[in-house]
Amino acid sequence: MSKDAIYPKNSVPTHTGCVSLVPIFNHLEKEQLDEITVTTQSVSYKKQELIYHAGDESTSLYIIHKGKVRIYRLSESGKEQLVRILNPGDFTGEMALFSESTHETYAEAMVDTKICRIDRSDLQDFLLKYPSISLKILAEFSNRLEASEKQSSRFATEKVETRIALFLVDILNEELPKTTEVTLPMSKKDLASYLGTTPETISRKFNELEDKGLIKQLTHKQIKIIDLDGLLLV
Amino acid sequence: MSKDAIYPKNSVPTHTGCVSLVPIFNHLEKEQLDEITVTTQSVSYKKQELIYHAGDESTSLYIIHKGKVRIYRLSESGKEQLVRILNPGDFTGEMALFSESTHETYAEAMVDTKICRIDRSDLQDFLLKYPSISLKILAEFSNRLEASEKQSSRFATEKVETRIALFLVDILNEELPKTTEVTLPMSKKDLASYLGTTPETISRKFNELEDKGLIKQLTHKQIKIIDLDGLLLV
DNA sequence: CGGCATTTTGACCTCGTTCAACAACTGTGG
DNA sequence: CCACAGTTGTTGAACGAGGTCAAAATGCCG
Repeated sequence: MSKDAIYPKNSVPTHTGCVSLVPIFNHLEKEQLDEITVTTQSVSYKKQELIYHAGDESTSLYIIHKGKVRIYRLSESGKEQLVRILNPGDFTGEMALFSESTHETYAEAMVDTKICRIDRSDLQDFLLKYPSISLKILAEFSNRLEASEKQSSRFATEKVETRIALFLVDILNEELPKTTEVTLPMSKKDLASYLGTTPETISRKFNELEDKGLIKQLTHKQIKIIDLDGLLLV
Repeated sequence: MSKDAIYPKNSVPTHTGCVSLVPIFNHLEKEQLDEITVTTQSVSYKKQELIYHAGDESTSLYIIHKGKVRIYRLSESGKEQLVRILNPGDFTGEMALFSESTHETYAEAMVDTKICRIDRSDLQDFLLKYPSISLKILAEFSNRLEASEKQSSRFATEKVETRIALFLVDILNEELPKTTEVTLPMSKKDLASYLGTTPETISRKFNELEDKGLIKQLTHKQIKIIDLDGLLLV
């Protein structure tokens, strides 16, 4: 008996797929992992497809299995702001999962993407059954909240050039092994949106940073950091 | 035998004090509440005293029992940003509690304040013992994250006048019963810091909103909202 | 009342946006 | 593989929002 007979196509169980990928689950025993795995569904999205959008009721936790997802919001005045980009192992959908509300953000596949979905009620069962998962999620939330407040604080107090410099330093620090070159994880258009400015200003400020001898633009996406300390003082 | 003989002064158990105040605990049975209550300690802070500051290792969850607490951060360039103001029933300290790190914010008593402290390890025990508490905290985190990202998005996309208008609308919506007058919950100096601008600009923009007939400044702290829809379109 | 912090006002100037034109890049079909 | 179209990135010039600095006004508390 094939599994395709039991589960609808395009929505088969993922076996060890993404569940074992995620930090929030990867401390569990194999047995528990399997238990969770069977409740997940794998869904595929084509480039540009929306996984959910503002106003949707949230019913699932989405774990990225393969691909890339843009999370963005529309502000009161209708401007788009890029909130973050999800890579394999990252998850989203949590907002409305734990409080009773609807999504306020949009999640869009940047490339063809595979996602594992865990249903809200299944997840809640697991949280009550294995409380250690909650602690993991709390840790993740805590980090994300920290990141969001830091970002907020930068918007409130730093000028654009500083925000760009700090952004470069941040992504440099995430590079392993340590290096002096970074690859911008998104287009400059998206970067502008992420940093709360315009593509024109991004372009000009990158030039200014280069003129000051702090960076070198190798290609559009490749930046060499020449003077790290200098960047921190911008 | 008096309790003062058992517990050090200024740090006595709070009995039903604040624990029952907080949304994250108030769904529990009286018995469980009491169990938590005996592990809490009550601490008092004088106006201007710091409850914790950036760099501190976090070891406790702090619940406001009485008073008012300012949470602020210093940005990379040393400017202060007001993150939020805590009132009785609110809690803080969670950041470093769930992930292994130090505080990045400062918590300062705005007036003489009483706080209940729950030790990190005690809290973790309760979370594992009563998983429903985790769900409550997850909901709270979720809301706070939502608020922080919304704020971030406003900084990124809205001009100062709009941010002020939206702020007024937000606090108007929190007023119960519904009214058309709001009391600013902080000084205009703090408001400037909260909204990422300067006191001068706050002062000028309030005048502009008044000139446009959208609000009326009754006193420094009392604002009458004349045209709610107009405010939303600013 | 006197002293101190907050708020306001004015003048100036800087930073970043906007608009428009152009250049470079990416992907698609012939 | 090239031509073309659509998108993304760059550059210039002008404008405008908001910051800064200085000083006066108001409010607050001992």
